[in-house]
Amino acid sequence: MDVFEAVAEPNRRHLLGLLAERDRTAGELVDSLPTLTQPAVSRHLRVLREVGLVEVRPDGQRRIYALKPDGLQRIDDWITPYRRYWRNHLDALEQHLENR
Amino acid sequence: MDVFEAVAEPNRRHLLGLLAERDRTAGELVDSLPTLTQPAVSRHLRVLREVGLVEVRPDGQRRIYALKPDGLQRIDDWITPYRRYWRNHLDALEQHLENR
DNA sequence: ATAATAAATACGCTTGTGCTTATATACGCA
DNA sequence: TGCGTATATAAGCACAAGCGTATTTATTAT
Repeated sequence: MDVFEAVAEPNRRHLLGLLAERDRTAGELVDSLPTLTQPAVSRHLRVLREVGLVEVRPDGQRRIYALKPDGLQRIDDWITPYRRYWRNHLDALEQHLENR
Repeated sequence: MDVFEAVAEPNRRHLLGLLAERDRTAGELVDSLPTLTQPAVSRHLRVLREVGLVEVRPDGQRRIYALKPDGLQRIDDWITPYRRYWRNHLDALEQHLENR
């Protein structure tokens, strides 16, 4: 599984969002996704770990998860050349609106 | 299927890359992915069409595909808040390297 | 009209993903 | 020591994704 696939899953994006606010224990993350069971969340966290988007540190019997968003750079790098396309498109639209 | 899933597939990213260079007919795109059959490419193009990343216009019996990258903005918007995280992380790394 | 070409769809198959229930592992505490 | 809590893994299932072969639809050319 690569970063693109990891991030394609909505629950995993949600988890990343929560970790962007602050570090959280696995249990807190489980509570934050009430539609999923504990093992389901655990496996999503495993995926995020394996692609390097989060890291874990033990705290007694808890596991504290933290964001490690460097891996998103790969997506950002990929998207960069396209950015100018939709900017141009936007410009064209703006021009069209201005010129009428 | 949403934009994130559409873009998670490597062959589809490849197709977008080709269309970023210039518009192409379906046949040209098929030839550009020699590991896939014509129907396979056709289905990838359908997915890209359905999420709005490409558009088609007929030219006789050919179909000319063109990039319509606006939909990538959704990914870009999502990734934006994370960008500052890895920039901070980079800063921290640079500092660490400078300070030794 | 018929044949050839371009592209899309139908169908069936295999594999992978995400889920739940059940179980294992590890730690903390009485 | 033994029990509760926190998290991870195992096993099994349903469903969707991606693929190839075969077929259909549409257009062009003879």
